[in-house]
Amino acid sequence: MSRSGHSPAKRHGAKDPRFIVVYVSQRLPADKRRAQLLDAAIRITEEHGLGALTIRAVAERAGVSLGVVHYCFVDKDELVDNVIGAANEELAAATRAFLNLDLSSGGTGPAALEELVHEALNLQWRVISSSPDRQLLTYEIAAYSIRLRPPEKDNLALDQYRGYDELVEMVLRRAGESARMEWDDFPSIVRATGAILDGAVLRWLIDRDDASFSRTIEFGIRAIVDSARPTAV
Amino acid sequence: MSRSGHSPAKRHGAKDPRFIVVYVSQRLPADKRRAQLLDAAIRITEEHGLGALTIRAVAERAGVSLGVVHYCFVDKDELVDNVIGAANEELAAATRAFLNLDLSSGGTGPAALEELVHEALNLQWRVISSSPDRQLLTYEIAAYSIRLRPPEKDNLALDQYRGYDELVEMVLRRAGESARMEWDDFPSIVRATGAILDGAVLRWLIDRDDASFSRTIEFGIRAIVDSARPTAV
DNA sequence: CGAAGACTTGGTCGCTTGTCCGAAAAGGGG
DNA sequence: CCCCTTTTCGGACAAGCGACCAAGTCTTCG
Repeated sequence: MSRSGHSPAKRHGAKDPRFIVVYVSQRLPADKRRAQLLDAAIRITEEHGLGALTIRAVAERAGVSLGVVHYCFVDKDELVDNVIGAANEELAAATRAFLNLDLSSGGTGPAALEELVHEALNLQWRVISSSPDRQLLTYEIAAYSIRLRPPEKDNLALDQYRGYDELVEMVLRRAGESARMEWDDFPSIVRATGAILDGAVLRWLIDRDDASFSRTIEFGIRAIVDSARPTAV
Repeated sequence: MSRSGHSPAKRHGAKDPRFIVVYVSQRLPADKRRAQLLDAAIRITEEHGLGALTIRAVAERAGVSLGVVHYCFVDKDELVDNVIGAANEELAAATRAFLNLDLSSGGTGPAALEELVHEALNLQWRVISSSPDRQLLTYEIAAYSIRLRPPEKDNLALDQYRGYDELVEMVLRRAGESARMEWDDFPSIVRATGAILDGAVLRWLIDRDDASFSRTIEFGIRAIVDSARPTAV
């Protein structure tokens, strides 16, 4: 006890010029600290699953003591909610990134549509394959939120899939506009596209078979293109 | 302490004929007990997820004391492995049940194929929609097993999806034979079918939207049928 | 400078978990 | 009948968890 503690840079002496004292402020305003902790929590959850998301693990990873976490998050629930929310927000950000994707080259007609959809899914595939842990977390969040039946506020997973739908919908719509093709019952096409992508990714997470994944996606693309018809002028 | 304990039916007196003493043997040979505990464990896991699978919960549900569970299962890991194994086995049993499905009526050609596939998926749908908890467990097992990277023996989820593939493959092959249709690259069709079914089910678990699920499946069926061609004679 | 407030610490509490063990209780065969 | 094996019990244990708090340390601003 007593009042010792090792104050960071008070007692540097400043006698020996071979040593410089770098004072890394370990003291942070609450919002910065909160962001840092949230970041640590996200990484932990991505790497080891929702079950490993623990106040203690977060504190240790961030290099702070237990109390700090409770100072920035009242509950563990609040922490979990924020991790899930951040994951969903990340998905929404991915959607925004797709806004900048050039989906306009090529001509019109089915071949052009196939080319465009293919390109978009390829881009998506690069994102997915580079962060399998992140993808797995998506499924864990879905399962977690489904288990939280009546008491909790509405389905966390719905947010997630709302963003997912928006992403798929935007890509398909823009590809269709560019290739001058359209679909009857567009929402169903969007949902089916999401389903096959989702199923293929889950399967890939299990066996990491890139080639099979590709073929599944090719099958999906063909079905999507085949169910489109030229836009009436 | 002492040597009291309440022996089950020793001290029934047999004086008052208004009371009968039914002695339910609570003492079971280890293998029977094991089966009973495993059953309790499966139900718990289906209802509340892998995270709720607890030695204590199993003991309580089976109405035995803690020690009994450890008498029948050395580890919690052994218990978990058995629960997962039982779930996989159940899937395999479902496959066997499909062997008795009559997939032969109707004529030949695409229309007949569509009819048959439709019928089979409808049957599958009845199974799925009647046990959502069971389906969710499937996804949880997949996630759980993916997180168990190097040390554990090979991917538990692979067993699961091996059974899944067999089911889909058998149904498609028999439907194709009956309708005299076949596919190039049959394995890819099987995998894509599994993927879209998987994705659609997961999505349904989240929003329980039967109509959307149906439309997604219809989309899948059309794509499957469209990619088939008449069998060469 | 000095007080007020923001931030951090390190510990404690009560609870649940998996694991383990000694002893009691049944059942069956001699 | 008693003895030996199988089965069951109930408690104990350490570890890990979320929650909480009193005190300490630093910053800021009047």
